[in-house]
Amino acid sequence: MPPFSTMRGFESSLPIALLRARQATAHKFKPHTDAAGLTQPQWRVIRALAAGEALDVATLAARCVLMQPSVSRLLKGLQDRSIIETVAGTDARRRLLRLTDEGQRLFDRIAVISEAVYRDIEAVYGREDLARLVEMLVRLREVAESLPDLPHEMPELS
Amino acid sequence: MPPFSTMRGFESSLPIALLRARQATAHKFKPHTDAAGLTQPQWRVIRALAAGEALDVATLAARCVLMQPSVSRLLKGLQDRSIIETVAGTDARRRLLRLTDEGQRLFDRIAVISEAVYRDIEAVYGREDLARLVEMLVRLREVAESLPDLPHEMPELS
DNA sequence: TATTGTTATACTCTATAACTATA
DNA sequence: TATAGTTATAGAGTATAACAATA
Repeated sequence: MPPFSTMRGFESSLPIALLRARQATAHKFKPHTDAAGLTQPQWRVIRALAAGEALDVATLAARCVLMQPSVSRLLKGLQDRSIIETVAGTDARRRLLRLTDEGQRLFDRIAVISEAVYRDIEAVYGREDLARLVEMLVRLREVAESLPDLPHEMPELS
Repeated sequence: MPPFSTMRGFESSLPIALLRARQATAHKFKPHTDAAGLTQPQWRVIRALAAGEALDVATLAARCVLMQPSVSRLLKGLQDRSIIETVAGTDARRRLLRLTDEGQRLFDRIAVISEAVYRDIEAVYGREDLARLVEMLVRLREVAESLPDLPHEMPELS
């Protein structure tokens, strides 16, 4: 029996399935974030801050799946547009960020559409199936991260 | 009941779950493609061609989830390194590409490791669960692509 | 005239390293 | 000395438009 990665061909391999599922869903939201002048990484940061809790740069990078320097640059743009602001904290090295009132209104406005798109997907895909899919994705990440980092030798470049 | 997208919080939202699952799995392969001097998009193109069938630029872009200009540029690098080559076809506009023998050997070498990493993930995640996850991802893409493109109005920017 | 692919452009993010400021 | 963040840098991909060659 061939290994899983080739079993069902390239089109149904895990990395491609992940990429295409993401591409197809992201495509539904893109027009709305575009209309607000936001990149997808910027929108993820805004979403992360919308819960209300002020977060530092490192936490935002981890949660939004971005590099810290990318977040640093991206935050500058959001701050220039008065979407986010810095909050004073106890550690002067750590920059705590939160949405401004204007940023919160921007989030609210886009979130309405975002949630409507999700409900459209749910309506066809099935709410329970979608919830299970997310659980399975979270578990996949946990499994992948739990594996040792370099278990396999690269064959000789002879 | 709050909508799905916020139900379980940002961390368990679909876009973030997709991104993080992809990041965590891709991270396991990256050292091996890095060692071969390949970017992930280049590796996807090589994988797509490894089935043996010669493919044109547009097909590669669609299958590998890349823009056509990106593929065009990326192919140049692979061709300079004699990993791929152009095949003569009936339509002179269409550039048909395939792996060279050297490219095939490169693929074989990396595929051994790639499949070993997959087997590691399968061993913990469960082969059937992983197969079902891929099915669910494929279906999510189908559902997302089947939805009308602009069903939701952007609220006024008043 | 429509299609396939390349080139051009401006922008963003990746990834790593070097640097600054604070703890 | 270690940590948090910024800045610098090189490289690659996104996205769109304009262009060339072929059908």
